[in-house]
Amino acid sequence: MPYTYAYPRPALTVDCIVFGLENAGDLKVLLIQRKNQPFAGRWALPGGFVDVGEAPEQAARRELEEETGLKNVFLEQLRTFGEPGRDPREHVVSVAHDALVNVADARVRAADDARQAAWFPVGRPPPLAFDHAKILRVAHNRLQERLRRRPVGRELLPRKFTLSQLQHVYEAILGKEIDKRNFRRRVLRTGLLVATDQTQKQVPHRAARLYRFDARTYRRLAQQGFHFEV
Amino acid sequence: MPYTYAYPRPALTVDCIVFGLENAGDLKVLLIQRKNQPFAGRWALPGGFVDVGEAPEQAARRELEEETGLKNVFLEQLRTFGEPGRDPREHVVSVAHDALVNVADARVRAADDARQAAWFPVGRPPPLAFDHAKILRVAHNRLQERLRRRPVGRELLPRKFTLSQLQHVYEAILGKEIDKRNFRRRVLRTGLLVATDQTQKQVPHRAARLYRFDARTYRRLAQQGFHFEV
DNA sequence: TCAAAAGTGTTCCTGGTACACCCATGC
DNA sequence: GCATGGGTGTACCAGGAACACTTTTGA
Repeated sequence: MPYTYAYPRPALTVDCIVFGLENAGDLKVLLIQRKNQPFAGRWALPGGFVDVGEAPEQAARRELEEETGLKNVFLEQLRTFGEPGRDPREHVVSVAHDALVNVADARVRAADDARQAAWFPVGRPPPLAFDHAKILRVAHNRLQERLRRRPVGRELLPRKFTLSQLQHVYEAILGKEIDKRNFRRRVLRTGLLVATDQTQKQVPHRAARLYRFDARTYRRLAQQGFHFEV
Repeated sequence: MPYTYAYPRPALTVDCIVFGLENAGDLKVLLIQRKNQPFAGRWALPGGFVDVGEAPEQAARRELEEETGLKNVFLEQLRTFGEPGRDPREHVVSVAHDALVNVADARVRAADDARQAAWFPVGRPPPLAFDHAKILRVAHNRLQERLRRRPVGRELLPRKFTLSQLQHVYEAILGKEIDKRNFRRRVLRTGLLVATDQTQKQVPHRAARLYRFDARTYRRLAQQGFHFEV
């Protein structure tokens, strides 16, 4: 069923950069292996065409679920890539979105246009289709900047967590080590955390105190931004 | 000459938020009065459809010149607005771009789809077409954030300028007054400025020393970002 | 001589940085 | 009793905030 317009239109797509963290280890990105041309067999960011009547953010969520099974992910708009030539078939403008998830919670399975779906280290991805290597670099930069301006962690950590777990999140995203004492002092000063009276159980070392996010403060700082230098 | 596709496509447009500064006075935004439906007679952001084979940024530059006569403006991508319903005709996805220019240098004339083109105070714009009031708010917020992360002023000031002129730029964008002594100390510390041996002429008060930007430092900090708190 | 903006220093305090040792727990 | 991560304090220094008076110039 063909659709006809008075003037030609670029195609509109979305791409998803899903960053993944594990309890330990470095930052990962979720990729799919393409089933179809162009770039059949190549790894790529999950994504696809925006339907008429669908907000780009919705389209990103839908495509992510269709191709990788991931859902209920907090996707944020990154930026739009629209140079002609980024897709060999025709002019395709893509609105990139990114998200941060816990790898352990995310049961990923390939489907739809994806032959496989898998996590790769952000720093050493396989050869990617289209301009996705560039998009990935931009997304990683922006993620590191966001870490300085917004609270991070609610999507990544269990409801109650230790300060070391939170510190690992920051270390994985920034790719560097942080001084434990300074990190604790600063993060407690923000008011984002509430100490619970519980501690870890069954750990082969001194049990750490568990904290949770203060929901109101988290929302407020997520919205209006703050400055958290590490 | 109609164009036909296998699946329907949202329309793709660009919008331009051009912020303007004068020597004194508050921050302005450049608007056009629409000639055509929908919203004929309403004020709106300059913008229009993206051609196939044209990068959105190019389209923004082209539309801005067609409708307002402004050219050689440094436009940066802001974000993409694509909720269905933002345009009453059909689903239109718009990539918003913003720029910062000197009102005195910018000879603006309406043309093309614009009945008039004029500057309005950012804080008190007239009723706007589409969701342009929201886009304007987002753009203003992002401009204020950008002021803390990138050097600003090269597009706004003459090649040689006084520290007070630069301070007025910051005050207009932030909409608040800044302490003169603290501002001077901080801005000189960045290394962005080079003192010349010239001073103002013909001013009815003590003549101020003129400074210029250090091109290398400006480029470097524009690219990699820095933190400039005022 | 007046009006107008230029130019200049200091105090106080917050918060960044660097750094080393003892503590609790499970095995 | 040992391996493992948890937890804590201090000294030093950079830079943010608040604040008032003298200087230069043209009219």
